[in-house]
Amino acid sequence: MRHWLVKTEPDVFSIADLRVLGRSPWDGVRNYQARNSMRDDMRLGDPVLVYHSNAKPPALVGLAEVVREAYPDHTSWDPESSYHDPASTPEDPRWCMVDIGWVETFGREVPLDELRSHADGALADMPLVGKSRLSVQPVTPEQFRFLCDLAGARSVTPTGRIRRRRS
DNA sequence: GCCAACGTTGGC
DNA sequence: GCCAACGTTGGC
Repeated sequence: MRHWLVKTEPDVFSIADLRVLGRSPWDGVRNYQARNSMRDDMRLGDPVLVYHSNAKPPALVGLAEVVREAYPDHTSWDPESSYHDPASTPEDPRWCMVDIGWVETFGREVPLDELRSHADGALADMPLVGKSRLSVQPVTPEQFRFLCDLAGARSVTPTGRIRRRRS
């Protein structure tokens, strides 16, 4: 199991939108490193931290999980889509996506300022939110634990897994 | 394979 | 809206 962080612009798609939908394809990723992470390393059930970029303030806002592993991103060959890439076709898709399921919206957002205040400590090696433009990035188990503690996450076990509730 | 030009991201 | 940092493209 790996841990992840994804960025999204709340004006386009927010944690609140994900909560309403329950789950959603994570489409529109057009960065090779991010694509490779999704395609090669993201697995069902992996916990995913959700970060709002281009927000006031930019912040870590919630937790999700991978509910479907990588498959072709059909928006890439859709001429109507703003994510259209002429180099991608249904026969030879260039981009992929995973589906993400909502788990929790943090009671307390953790603003970028606060994340940065740990840049010399617990978050030292994080491809720092803000410094990196990676829209899908891996997070170490230690960083994940630390970030969940900062946010007061309620849906995570001590070993960094998603806590399932009985229904 | 280098690197300049260009486009995009994302904080401010 | 600005602009710095970064990724991608394409000529050579």
